[in-house]
Amino acid sequence: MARAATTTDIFNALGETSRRQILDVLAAGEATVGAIVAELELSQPQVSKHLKVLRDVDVVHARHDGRHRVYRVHAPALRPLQTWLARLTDAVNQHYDRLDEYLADTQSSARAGHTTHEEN
Amino acid sequence: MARAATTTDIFNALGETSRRQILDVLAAGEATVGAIVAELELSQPQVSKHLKVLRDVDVVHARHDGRHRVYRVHAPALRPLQTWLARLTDAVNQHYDRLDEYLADTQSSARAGHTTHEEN
DNA sequence: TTGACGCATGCCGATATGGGCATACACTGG
DNA sequence: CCAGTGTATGCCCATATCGGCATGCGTCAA
Repeated sequence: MARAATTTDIFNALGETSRRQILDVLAAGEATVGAIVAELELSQPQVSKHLKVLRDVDVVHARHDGRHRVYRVHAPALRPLQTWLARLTDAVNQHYDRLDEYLADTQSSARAGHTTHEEN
Repeated sequence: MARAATTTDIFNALGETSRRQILDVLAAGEATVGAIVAELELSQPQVSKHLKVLRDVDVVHARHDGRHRVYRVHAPALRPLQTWLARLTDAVNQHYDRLDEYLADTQSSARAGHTTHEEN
């Protein structure tokens, strides 16, 4: 057991730049593998593989058109990601806002400057 | 040159489940490394390393408090992700909606059933 | 000063992953 | 049925990454 997560969930799938690029292309509309290959600087096998990953996490759907394969984004699959993000930012804003107020208070009344500077 | 992207951008950083878990913990408020270790089933070094990654992409900030280190989420860093997601879904919805109408039209008028079934 | 606590790091091994290349498959046109 | 185009796959290598373990460093208590 070394290395943990894999290309099994959307987060990971979108972790790879190439994959995001492919999605960017598909954002403009459906596209065949060939079209994607042409637009990006990727080899055909590479694109096919990345598309497979994207397909596995259901973020793109494929349709046959003769000997072509037309891919398109399946937006609903992105929902979990958006939800998670929203939840996180919301929680953070709420909690931290209150916390900041709290700190601002204690800072003026009780022992001051115990907590040191922020970094990074 | 094998393997490409790394733990250099937010997308990748959040690609790892452990890292997302840590953020989930931090969503509830600031926390020390020890607290995170206690709440998750991760070893201390592991948590520290993941925190470093998160720090490097600026998604968390750290503050010294005695011999403790208090971490907190830095929400603004998540913006790029949200923006990208929004852009993608928006684009998709617009383009594809029109495209679907188009298909619905041609389907009834011109040669029908040239494009085959959808899969996956 | 010494010892303990809290966290960060370095090192090592195992392994999944991305990329390249060649090839198998599917479908279409002759 | 055969050739050609468009994709998908398998195989191999190089490497970044994750996890475990031990240790280094800074801070606080006695």
